[in-house]
Amino acid sequence: MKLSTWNVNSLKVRLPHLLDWLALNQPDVVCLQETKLEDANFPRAAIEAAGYQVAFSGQKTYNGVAILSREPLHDVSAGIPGWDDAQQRVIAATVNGVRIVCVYVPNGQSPDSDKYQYKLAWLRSLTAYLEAALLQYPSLAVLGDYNIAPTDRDVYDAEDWGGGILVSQAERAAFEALLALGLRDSFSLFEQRSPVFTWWDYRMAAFRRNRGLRIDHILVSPTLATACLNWAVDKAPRKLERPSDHAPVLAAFTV
DNA sequence: ATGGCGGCTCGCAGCCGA
Repeated sequence: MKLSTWNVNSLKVRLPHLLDWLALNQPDVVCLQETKLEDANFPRAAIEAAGYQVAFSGQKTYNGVAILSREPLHDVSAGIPGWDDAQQRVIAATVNGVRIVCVYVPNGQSPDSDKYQYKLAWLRSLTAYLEAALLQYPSLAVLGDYNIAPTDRDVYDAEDWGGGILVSQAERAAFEALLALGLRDSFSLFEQRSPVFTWWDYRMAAFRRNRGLRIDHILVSPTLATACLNWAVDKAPRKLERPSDHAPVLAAFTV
């Protein structure tokens, strides 16, 4: 079973890239973030024609998440139950007995902003949600744009980036709290010869210079961690005309 | 040097992302 996540930064703009990528890579599950589409405008027909069922939760202009799956989606749930949020950032579904949670963690803007406090509160709520989910689902995968670079190795130049968002102590502590639940970062299950990134700024030729961050993650329950065959970031779509600033991330499992 | 790029909106400039 091949699971993947991709922040497409507007599904309207990136739909052709997505359809090409599906045909080429044949993932079983794709979690999308930043679809930026109201549900009425979601390109359901085009995605179903590509052979995928889809569940989505979106809004205009910002945010928006979706799960695509070649196998049926069961028990779809949008948002974090019991936690009111005007922003559409979470959707979950069960596929072949694997609970899939697609997350778009808030950006945080800057450490002195209200958006940063919202990000930390949001992560606390997510942690409680996943703690309960782990009890219910032995096979659980949490895929998405976490907007956190867990270590300095996940930043092209930690000093140049500074102590701002995506790398702050509080954000990294929130990421560690997810691992403390028993989740494993599937990236860390495999040796990497050199730093690996999943996002590169559109500006300053950051992709060409490989000045990126690793902020898109696939976290998995212990059961899935033992079944994980590989982890990879696919940089090919980032090289296309009019790319998303994120590249898709994939992990394959023996389930 | 705090910009830069790109997507969005009852747009023609400003917000936001990361």
